[in-house]
Order: sequence, then structure tokens, then C-alpha cells
Amino acid sequence: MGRPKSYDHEQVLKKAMLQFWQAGFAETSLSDLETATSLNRYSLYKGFGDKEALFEQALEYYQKHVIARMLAPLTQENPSINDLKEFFIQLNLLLKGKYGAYGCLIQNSQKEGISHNKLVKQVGIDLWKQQHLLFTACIKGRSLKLPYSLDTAVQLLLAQSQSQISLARSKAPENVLNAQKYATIALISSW
Amino acid sequence: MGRPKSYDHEQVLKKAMLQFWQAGFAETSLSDLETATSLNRYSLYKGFGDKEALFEQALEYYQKHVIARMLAPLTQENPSINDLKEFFIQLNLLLKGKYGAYGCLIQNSQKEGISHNKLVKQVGIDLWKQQHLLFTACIKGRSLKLPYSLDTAVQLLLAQSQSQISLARSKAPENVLNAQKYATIALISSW
DNA sequence: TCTTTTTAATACTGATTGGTCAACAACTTA
DNA sequence: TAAGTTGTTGACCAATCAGTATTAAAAAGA
Repeated sequence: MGRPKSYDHEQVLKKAMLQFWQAGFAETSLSDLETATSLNRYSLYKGFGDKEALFEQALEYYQKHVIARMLAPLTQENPSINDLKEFFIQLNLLLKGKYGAYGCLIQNSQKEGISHNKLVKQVGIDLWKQQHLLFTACIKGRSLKLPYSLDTAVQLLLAQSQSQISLARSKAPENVLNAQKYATIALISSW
Repeated sequence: MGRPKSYDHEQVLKKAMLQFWQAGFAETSLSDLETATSLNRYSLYKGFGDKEALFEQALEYYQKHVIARMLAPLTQENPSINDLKEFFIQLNLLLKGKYGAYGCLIQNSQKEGISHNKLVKQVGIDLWKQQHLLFTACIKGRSLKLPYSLDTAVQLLLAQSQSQISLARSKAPENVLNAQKYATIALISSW
């Protein structure tokens, strides 16, 4: 059976994910990954493949853990308009928190040189579609007085989410993020 | 007087700007700049300073030429609500055009490793403030029926702009960009 | 034509990049 | 305990990075 691994696979993925999230793919060197994971580069290659393969696994980890938790207020059964507001409030808190300035790993990756990567492309499309579905589910069949179509309302929400995450990554000052949050809440309240 | 320069200063800045805009600061090597500008790297150093100095000048060129033209519909005297719509239509066209997939150099730079750069930070803040002012000027004192505060309306527009530029850089499909555009127009029309 | 002054090209620097190799260490099974 | 298997390590690779020194070329004024 040979020598057992001295590390936990998922833990290494988490650490690599945090590194990629913070610094991006191109700006993360193998040395960075070594220090982040406390693993030698050759062990990384043996256990996870090359840099891009490791990145893909880190991206899946991100999707499975970080995104899932972010969308939690909306993935419960029969979410209400209040859950929608709660989502944006939680999003705002996340973006001001420990990992806030990292933005969203998926969004970041799409703007990097790795945008050619098929997984990156697919994960990006999936997230957009999922948000579209969840936002729609919150609004639909709720007899609101929308001054425009349902899809327009959903598009506005998508833009709010996209904008705030983008601003966070750009290290926008807190008052800008807050102003955006209040505007989103006011928008929803106007329905 | 010695040998005259064989290149045009502004033209080189423009070419360097396009290179940075397309590939980003970190992902642009001096070799890339050499081919982009048809200039030897040593001449680049003599004429523009080091890579970061050249980048700053390219950024100023971008601000002076690209941004100025983008904001043109709003910087004329006494802009109307229709000018506001026109701005977003033009923005949408720009983002689907030749340089669309590059996004916005300022926004891109803020998310890169050069975000520590003071000029990048300042230019980013300036653009945000300028957009805030211009959007406000379009809406204010026009006896619209806003279902929320004036600032909320402006924040929503800022988010729309931010979101669409961000999506363009992410190489979002054209139908996504269009959906966002229609939503923005519908939003403005609802006032 | 000759000197002076500036530009441009070749070739180089040391540092860092992603990736690999060979030797050694640790564990299981027989 | 010995054989066989797997993990870990540090040194190493060619390629590329930003930046520079040296030398050749070109144009001006005399």
C-alpha cells in the first residue's frame, strides 16, 4: 500500500482555492501554492496534476462550498421577497468581510487569461443561469406591481449582484458598496 | 540637434494603451510592447520610462480619449433623459464592437496587481464620481416619478454601467449584454 | 566632410516562471 | 525483518521576465 499521504486532499484544495481567489491564476506562482498548501510542488503535481488542473479542482471546490453558501437564502423552498432582500444584505456583508476584497473567483477567472478554459466558461454560464432562475423564482407569481417585465426586473437584480461583486474586487470604499446595497433594497421595495 | 525620433509619441502611447487594455498590465510583457509599438525596448525606456511609467501614460491616454468619447452623450449641455438612454445604447454598441471584449482599462486595472498604483486608484475614483455627477444631472429637476430617492436611481444606473462593462470583459454572450441593455432602458422608461 | 548628439539594435544580466528528476523516507504486506 | 510501493524532498531544467550596457547607425550643424 505504500506510504500514506501526509495531507488532507480537501484541505489542500481549500487552501489552493483561497490562494487563487486572492491572487488570481496567473499571479499565483507554484511557489505561492507551495507556501499556501504547505506542500512541495512535486507532491502537488502527483496529487492534483499541473497548475491548471489544480485550479480547476479549486474552482469546483469554490462552486461547491462558497457559491452554495452565498445562494443559500434563495435555494430554500419557496423563497420570498424578503429572502431576496436578505440575499443582498448577506452579499454585502460577505463582500465587506474577510474574503470580500477577493470578489468572486468565478467572475475573476473569466476576466483572466484562463478565460479560454472550458470549465471556467461553463461555471460562469451556470452561475449566471442559476442566479437568473433563483431571482425569477423569488418574484414570479407574487402579484407585485412591476413597472416593467418580469425579466427586466430579474436583469436589474443580476446587474446589482454583478456590480457589487465587481466593485468589491476593485477595493471600492465601503460607502460605495453600502450605497449600492441600499439602492438594491429600495428597488425591490418599490415593487 | 542629433537624430530625430522615428516614432510619434502619441501613436506609441495609443498602441501601448491598446496592448494594456487587451491583455492587462501583468500579462503584457516588454516583448509584447515591442511588437505592439514597433519600438525597441530600450527606446521605450528612453522615451517613456519603465513598464509602470509607460502604463500610467497609457492610462492617461485612455482616460483622455476613450473615456471622454464614451461619456460624450452626457457631457453636452443640459443632457436629457433620452441622452441617458442613448448613452446606454452607445455603451452597448461599444461593448459589442472591436474593443468591447477588453472591457474598461480602468476597471480592469483596479482588479489587477497594479491596484496599489496611486494613479489607478485615483482614476477609478474619478470615473465613478464623474458618472455619478453626469447621471444625476440627467435626472435631477426633471419632475420624474421616481419610486425611490434620486440617489437610488443614480446608484441603479451606476450598477447597470458597471455590470455591463464587467460582463463584456468576461466575454458574456451577446444576448446577455442585450438583455441587460433592454432592462436598463426599461428601467429609465419607468420613471 | 567631420564632429557632435541622439536614436536604435544586439546581446546580456540576475531573478523567476512552470515543470521534472533522482534520491530518500515512510508505510504495508508477506 | 525484508521486499515492494508510494510520498516527500531539494536540486535542477529550459524558458521567460523586466531591465541595462555596449555598440552601431543616423541626422544635425560646422
